[in-house]
Amino acid sequence: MSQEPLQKPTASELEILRVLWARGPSTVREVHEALSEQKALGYTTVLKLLQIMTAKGTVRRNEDQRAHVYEACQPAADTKRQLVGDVLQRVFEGSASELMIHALEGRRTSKKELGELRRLLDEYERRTR
Amino acid sequence: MSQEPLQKPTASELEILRVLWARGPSTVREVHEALSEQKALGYTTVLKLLQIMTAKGTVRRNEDQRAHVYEACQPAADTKRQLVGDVLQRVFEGSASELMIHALEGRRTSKKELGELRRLLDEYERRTR
DNA sequence: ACGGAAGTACGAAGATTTTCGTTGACAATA
DNA sequence: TATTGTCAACGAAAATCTTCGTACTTCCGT
Repeated sequence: MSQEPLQKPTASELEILRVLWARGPSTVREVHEALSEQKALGYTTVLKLLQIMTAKGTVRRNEDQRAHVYEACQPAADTKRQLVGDVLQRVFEGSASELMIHALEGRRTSKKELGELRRLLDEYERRTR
Repeated sequence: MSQEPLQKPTASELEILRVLWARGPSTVREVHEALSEQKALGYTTVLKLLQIMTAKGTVRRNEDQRAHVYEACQPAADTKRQLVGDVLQRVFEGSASELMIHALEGRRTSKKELGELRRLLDEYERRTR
């Protein structure tokens, strides 16, 4: 009874995943403190979320210590790919350039970032040739 | 009492918006038929959604005919920009290249699309110089 | 004028998400 | 060893989102 890898995290779950991605394995307290910097949120709220995510198989935890230590089950890159893929599909019907157009629009993109984007295309092309 | 433009459409609302974007102003029946091709969904479900979206200001409707005609309030591009911007922020902390990496990963991207992407970068760079 | 088809309005049930309060266990320390 | 903090477990309220059923109205053909 576990649908292994698939299942899009909800908005709140994503916030928590971001903390885990940034900090690595963390206790509830640590996650809570990290989130509190941006947003008021009860401790037990975070705890509950983490418990739910554990049940869903989004995170796993180590119970050796009294304060359990949580970490994401999937690599950040996998989840990110899933999330952007979802938008790509649902909003842009799979067109990466459509996605790109709207991602660049309405924001200032530095020369540095543009260069990086070009580099990515080169690399991708080289890799798939 | 109306928060004009901002407010992310929910998953179902997006499905409806996509139909309106593709078809232009449409009646409930037309939207329902379009959606039915992909997914079983009651007529009144679509009607209700459209009514809710009207209340939210996501769509507006023309009631001249007995069958009201709905259309999106915002240009498709604006909403798409908002949606991708949201992911960009929430998942990739604003980094377009991070977004791009994961968008390209895990999918085959045609030479044609890569060319298109390059063209976009050129154009963007030219336009903001 | 009548019966059915096509529409809208409305309320509300279900499902999912978000957020906590409360309780009880454990631990550190005065 | 009482007292005070730290934590996990649980249940459940509140907020959203999704999906329809039912009721009422209007229009059209016979």
